[in-house]
Order: sequence, then structure tokens, then C-alpha cells
Amino acid sequence: MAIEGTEPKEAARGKRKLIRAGTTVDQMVSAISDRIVTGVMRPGEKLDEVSLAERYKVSRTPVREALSRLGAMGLVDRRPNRGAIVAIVSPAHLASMFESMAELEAICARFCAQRMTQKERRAMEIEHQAASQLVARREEAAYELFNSDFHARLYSGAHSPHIRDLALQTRSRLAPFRRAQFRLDGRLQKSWREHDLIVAAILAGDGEAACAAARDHMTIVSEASAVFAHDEGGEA
Amino acid sequence: MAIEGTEPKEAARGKRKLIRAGTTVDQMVSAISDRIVTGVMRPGEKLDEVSLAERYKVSRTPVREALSRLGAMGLVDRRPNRGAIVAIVSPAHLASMFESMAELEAICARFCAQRMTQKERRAMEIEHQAASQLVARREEAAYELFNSDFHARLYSGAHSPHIRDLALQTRSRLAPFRRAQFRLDGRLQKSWREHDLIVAAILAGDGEAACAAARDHMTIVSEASAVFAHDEGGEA
DNA sequence: AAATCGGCAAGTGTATGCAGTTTGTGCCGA
DNA sequence: TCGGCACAAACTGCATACACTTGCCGATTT
Repeated sequence: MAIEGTEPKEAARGKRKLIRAGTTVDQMVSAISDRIVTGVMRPGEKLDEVSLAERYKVSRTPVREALSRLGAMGLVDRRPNRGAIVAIVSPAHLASMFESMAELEAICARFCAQRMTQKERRAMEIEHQAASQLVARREEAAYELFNSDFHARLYSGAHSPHIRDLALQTRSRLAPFRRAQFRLDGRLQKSWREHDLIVAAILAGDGEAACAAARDHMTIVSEASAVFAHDEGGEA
Repeated sequence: MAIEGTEPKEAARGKRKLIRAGTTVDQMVSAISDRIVTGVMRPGEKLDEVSLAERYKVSRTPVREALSRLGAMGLVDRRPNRGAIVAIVSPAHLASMFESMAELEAICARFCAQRMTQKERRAMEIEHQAASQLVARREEAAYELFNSDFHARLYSGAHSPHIRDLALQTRSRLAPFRRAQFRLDGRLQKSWREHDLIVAAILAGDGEAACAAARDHMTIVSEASAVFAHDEGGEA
């Protein structure tokens, strides 16, 4: 409902009914993962192949492929002969994922401090400084976009494609549990200040400081998100 | 040929032709990934759906699902409408994967030093000491098995399921490039000594030392494997 | 009355056919 | 002789049909 843009059912399908861009499954994957990530579908909820096929006006074949990919992404859990459900993550596993995220970002920050080009450093600083205005105006949605961008820069700046992959993968799996964290009182300002420490260390070329700052940042995010995780776990 | 155990074509299929254990695709995935990992299939080689279907005596549908999963694992590269090929990794990407592996193992080692139970520490030390005999006898195959086991202990001992997943995933993607590294002169002894440093640091509870030792170990493995990677790249 | 077995319904796993895309090859023109 | 265009073969993407598995409900038996 709130994310119709990614729902391929009428609009997109109507237009490109016969365009074989090979993206039908891709669209379903992003549509379904959006529904999971945004919390429209709760952990444990069944993902029925025929229902999904009807919903997206396709046959079961692409649905199965989409479910397969979502399973590989860790967003859904496939049991042989028993269907697929939205993945249920235990509190322990969730903590482990946040911990991993902290370590991955710490590594990225360290590499960023060592390897970022001048252009990348400048771009990161400019964007970071610009974001301070979003904080002042309390524009949570806009800041969330910037935040994604900032972390993406962190992953890319490490100049290590595989670590970047691991970070993006882990981040996407954590997405369902990070939402709405910026609604917490003052989280916006704190987030920006934590970023500030990371940026300063990177610009100074101090790998260890950047490493530590990034780890601290994610640890705090983890604690801030734990509240929501518990809520969801209880309801599901 | 050398790995018929994992090839489901005649033997396995003949027996369980009608057993629907939901594992047909699983078998294909492990069979194909074995063929890739062991080097039977070279990077860039085409994975034709119909050929694979004939080879494993199944229809194209499960083949497609298997390819999909292998694509998610990063072992094959799927191009829309243009088939699938065994993934080609550039030297830069390969270096990035080894670098990531080094960092992941460093993290695991640090966590191991902090979190391993007494039982785990004792088991690791006993196995490690036992392996010294394999070194003395130059039993390369046996040592390679032990080596896998050792690293698996490292990942599990970190008590962080997600980091363990990331490490195993990265390790499997590196497998094609690590094979035969123990054939290098004296690599066996050096490997054991590097392990020794890691074990000593973990048992001493010295996280940072374990971290550094593990990172150094993988860096050396990376360099030792680079030779083979080049060879294979040239041939393919 | 409780437990077990048989049948039924729902849903997944696999096979096959058709439509559309890509790519290689041969022909035509310059 | 070389470049562009068109056609055809091969292959992928999706749809549909069928086979098998699983879980549930009720009837029968102990």
C-alpha cells in the first residue's frame, strides 16, 4: 500500500506485458523483500506460491525463483515440501548480525582511512556537512536516505568489492530491524555526531580511530534497534 | 570422475528415482559446485541448461533453480537471457576476497580468544597438536582435511552465527583458488606454525594477538594461492 | 474413550510446451 | 573485398499440467 512503487502488479505489468527484459523475477524479489523489510509481512508469515502468483499476475515458476533468491538472501526460510515463510531470526542471531555489521563497518572505515581517493574524501565530507542541516530541521526521512548513502560510501570507499558485498548483504538482512530507529528521541543528532567522528578519523587517515568509531556507531544503532526488534518478535 | 560420490547421475538417481525428498536440486547444487570448486569446470565455461538437464537426467526446471542458487552463492554468473557461466573473478576481486577472508578470520580469532568455552579450547589444542604429526609425515591430504576442520572451529568458536556464515561463504568462494596450496614446498610446516601462533593467542585469551596472527596467516595463504590463481586464469 | 489408520485436500516438486530474445551465418550492396 | 542487414537456429523465460508429499479429519478398532 505505502510502497506501491515497487509493486509490479497492475501498473508495471500493464505497460510492459510483453517486454522480456529478464526483470520479472527481479521486480518480484524487490517487491517481496520490500514487503518484508518494511514490516508489511511479519516473520513467520507463510509465503504461498499460488497466492503470490495470483498477486503478481505471474505463474508459479518465477515465484519459485524469486523465493529461491530471497531464501539465499536470508529473508525467507524455505522448508522442503513445506513452503516458505518469512525468516524468523532469534534474538541471539539478530545480535550476531548487528555484531557482524559493526565489525564489517569497522573494517570498511579502516580501509577508507587508508585508501579513499581525494575525490571520495571530499565527497564524503561535503555530504556529511550538508546532512547537518537535515538534522537541524529534523527531517527524518531525508536523513534516513542520507544515512543509507553515507554507509554505501563507507562500503565503496574501502575499495574491496567483496567486503562491500558482505556489508550490503548484512545490511539488507538487518533492514527489517533498523526501521524507524530515527524516530527515537535525539537519535538524529547522535547519529550525525557519531558519523562526524568516523568522517574526521577517515579524513585524518587514522585507520584505527575510524575503525573504533564505526564499531561504536553500529553498536549504538544495535541497541537503539533492539527495542523495535523485541516489539516485532513479541507480536509475531 | 574423481568425485563420483557427489554426482547423482546414475547411481543415486537409479536408487531413489521416485523418492521425493526435496533434495534433487540440493544434490545438483553440490554436484555442480564441486565441479567448479575442484576445477573440473573452468571460469567462463558455459553452463547450458539443457546439457545439465541431460547430464543429471532431470528437466530444465530444477536445473534453473540450481543455477539460481549457485548464482546467489557467487559461483556462477547469470546474465539475463544469455545463460550462465562459471564465475570469472578478476585478480582484483580475488585479492579482495582473500583480504576479506583475512579480516573475517581475524575477527573470529579475536572472538574465539574472548568467548570460546573451555571444552572448545581444549578440543582445538588437542586437534592442533595432533596435526603436528601429519606435518612430520608430510601427509598433505590429511592435513588439508585437518586444516578445514581447524578453520571451521575458528568460525564456530566465535559464537556469532552470522560471522560464521560470512566466513564459510567467503571460504567456499575462495575454494577454487586455494586448492593445492599445500603442495608448495614447506607450506605444511609454515601453516602449522602460523596456526600455532593463533592457537597460543586464543588459549592465552589475547584477542588482539589472535586477531593479528589470523590476519597474517590468511595473508600468507593469499600470497601462496595467488600463484595458482594466475595459472588458472591464464589457461581459461 | 483413546489411539491408529485410511482417505482427502492443500500445496510443493518436476516435466514439458510455447513465446521471445540473442547470436551466428549467409546474402546483398557498396 | 568489406560492411551492413536479415534470417534462422539455439537458448532462455514463463506458463501450464501432472506427480508426489504432507497435514488433517474422521472412521474404525482396541
